Amino acid sequence: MAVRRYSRQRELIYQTVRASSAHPTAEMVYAALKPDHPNLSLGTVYRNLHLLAREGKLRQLPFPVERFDGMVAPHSHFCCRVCGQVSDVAGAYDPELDRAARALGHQVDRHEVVYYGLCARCRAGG
Amino acid sequence: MAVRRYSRQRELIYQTVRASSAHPTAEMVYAALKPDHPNLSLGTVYRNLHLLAREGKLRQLPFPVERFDGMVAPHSHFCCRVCGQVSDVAGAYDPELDRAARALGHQVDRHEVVYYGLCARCRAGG
DNA sequence: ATTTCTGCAAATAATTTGCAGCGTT
DNA sequence: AACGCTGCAAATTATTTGCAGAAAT
Repeated sequence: MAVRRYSRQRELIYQTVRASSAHPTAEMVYAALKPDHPNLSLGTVYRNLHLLAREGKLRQLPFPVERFDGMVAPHSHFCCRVCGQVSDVAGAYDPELDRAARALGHQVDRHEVVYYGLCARCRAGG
Repeated sequence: MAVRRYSRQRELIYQTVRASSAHPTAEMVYAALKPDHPNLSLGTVYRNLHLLAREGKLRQLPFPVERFDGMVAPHSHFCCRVCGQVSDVAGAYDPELDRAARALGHQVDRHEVVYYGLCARCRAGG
């Protein structure tokens, strides 16, 4: 696991996440690719999503079923309690937020902000 | 499922989470209670944790393995990438944070802030 | 040639659920 | 008596892993 080699599958997985605005799960990425790439395997999707996240090319989001985001620039996420969809919320990274954690002696690599509630669409529709 | 009735198990589960500072998982709560309550079942622990969270008596935290917090008052959490422990970070609920999500038409019930990094103890020890 | 990466399938981990009987009201 | 809650165990879902062969360098 020292040198990274090119792989078609990894490239496809990466592009799929980047092209999606759904903050897809591993299953969603798999389902999107499977039709055109019938021998892609789910294990490969998991392995590459985690690898890409470790490398900082994708961002892994804190949900009970893991989700990934191709937009690495700082922003937060909203999760609707009705439809379950995850959507972006603009917002610069606020280093001020980290102050309280640093004050406790922790080294903060990053933080995640997640909003929960009823999304605009479900509000209108229901 | 209309009327709520008292149950010894629920009470024990609730008190266990409240008394803990570990932000315990279902397994942790189960392990803590099992010795003194040998016929407690894990399913009951899961059911009651979720029920208590729905009622607002506990707070469910956004980690891949679900964790619960008996301290309902606003504060955030730090998760150490080495030891995996979750600890409290003081901090009032900042309604300003919700502004961006509201601007998109979402109804925000609450938000969670989670810090990731190296905790004070692991910094010292490693 | 070497070593990473893949597909497959089985293993593991986490959570949920059906059901018969117990406990609370 | 009515019905919510429990224990048990099986089912489901999510994720990880071992391995033999294919692909990249």
